Amino acid sequence: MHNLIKKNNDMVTVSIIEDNIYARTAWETLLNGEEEFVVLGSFGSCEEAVESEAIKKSDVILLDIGLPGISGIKGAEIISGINSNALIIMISIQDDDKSIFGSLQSGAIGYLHKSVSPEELIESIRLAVRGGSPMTPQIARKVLKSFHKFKPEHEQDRLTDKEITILNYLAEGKSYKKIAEEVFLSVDGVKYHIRSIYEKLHVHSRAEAVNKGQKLKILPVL
Amino acid sequence: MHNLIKKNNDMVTVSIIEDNIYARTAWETLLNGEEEFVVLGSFGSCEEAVESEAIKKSDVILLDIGLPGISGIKGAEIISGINSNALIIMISIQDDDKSIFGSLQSGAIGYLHKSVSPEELIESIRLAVRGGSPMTPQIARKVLKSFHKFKPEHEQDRLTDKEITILNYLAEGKSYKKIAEEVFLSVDGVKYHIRSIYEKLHVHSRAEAVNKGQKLKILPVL
DNA sequence: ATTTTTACTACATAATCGGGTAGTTTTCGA
DNA sequence: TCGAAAACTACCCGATTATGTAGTAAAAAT
Repeated sequence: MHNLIKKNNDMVTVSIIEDNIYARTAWETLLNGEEEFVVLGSFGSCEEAVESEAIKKSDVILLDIGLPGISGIKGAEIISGINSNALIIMISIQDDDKSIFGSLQSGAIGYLHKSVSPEELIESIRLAVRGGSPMTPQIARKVLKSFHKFKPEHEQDRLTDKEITILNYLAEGKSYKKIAEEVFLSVDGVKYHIRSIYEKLHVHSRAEAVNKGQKLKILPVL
Repeated sequence: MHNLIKKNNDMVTVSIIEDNIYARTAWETLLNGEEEFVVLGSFGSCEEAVESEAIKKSDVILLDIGLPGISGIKGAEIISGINSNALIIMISIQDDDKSIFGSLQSGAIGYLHKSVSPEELIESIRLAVRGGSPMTPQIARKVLKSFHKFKPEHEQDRLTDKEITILNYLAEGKSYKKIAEEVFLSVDGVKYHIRSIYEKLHVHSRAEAVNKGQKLKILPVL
């Protein structure tokens, strides 16, 4: 459909997936108006988009979250499966945690609010191409905050160094006996500490302890 | 030491912790030159800083990572314990994962490279105060990428929906029996799926499965 | 100096797990 | 429609786990 438009090799190819046709065509016109961008494809749904050649060849994909049928979040996952080099930028009216973190998990490298101005949109795409991650400041803050360690509610629930060590062995699936060898304690000595871990984390099994340990960022998740 | 400088209430108070005295005084001079900022304290180490009143009263804290004694990462943790409202911005020459994610876990809300220009530094502090998270584009990308789901190495290792459901129950520490009740299967039916989960994740216990499930972002960590 | 707490060791036991084997039903592609 | 693979169910069993109880030695608090 847009085969008439010529592209030379240092241009940035873009696809747009957005069900609102006004927004879609507005962006298309905007980007095609810039020398450095070519809009390869413009789609009203993920279903259409994934069938196309355009998304395989796009450097950047602007993706709405609130789409009929396959959601933008699911769509991002499919698209990054098809074209893992594509830089997916979500454009959403929502900014709840589920939308944001769901998108990011699905492979998006940027997250903008739909109210983004034309200049900001263009600058965001440029930023993405240069290796950055366009986000609104508020979303950036949310993302960074999600890394912050939780403080234990009660100070007595803070794990000791030895407990943290043992919790790590638990996460590796080691038995009492194996852990005892690692930390030079008797099997019952290890049990003693594990009981204490369970109390502090308010759990009753290894699996739960590991789960909570990761959620509280006591255990490494990365 | 800086008590001569007057502060009115809509000014942004800043403390600087940086062992290089040239960098430190340069920033101090820079910020004091701006009407909106007051540098309350300027320290060569975290040890000095945590003793001071300044960090308790600072809106923004510029914190070097490579400090002698208490590292910037540990320092960030202590400082956010003392003043949880402080906006901690790390300023580092390193940009390895450990420095970046360590800082973020310890409570930093921004991460800049030491080569930051004066204008960028000022703009970054403004951004932080406005609720954003100053980062270089490359760091932002690293951060966002850390959210991305891992694709299983082999397609046959992808967990089915039922397996994911059951893995979630495992993370909650439920027994075969409890899970069986939840998913309307026999105990051995649940076992069947758990065996399959173990094979796909290459583990041999619940704790390991949960750990891997979180690392692969199959299980929610947030 | 004395008490208390913390860190361990020891033993016991019911419950639960992980894994092997095997049979049946359901699903689904050929 | 046939046959194979996937989804269950069932039974077995040694190993491991969670938890209770109890004792000891060292460290910390009084």
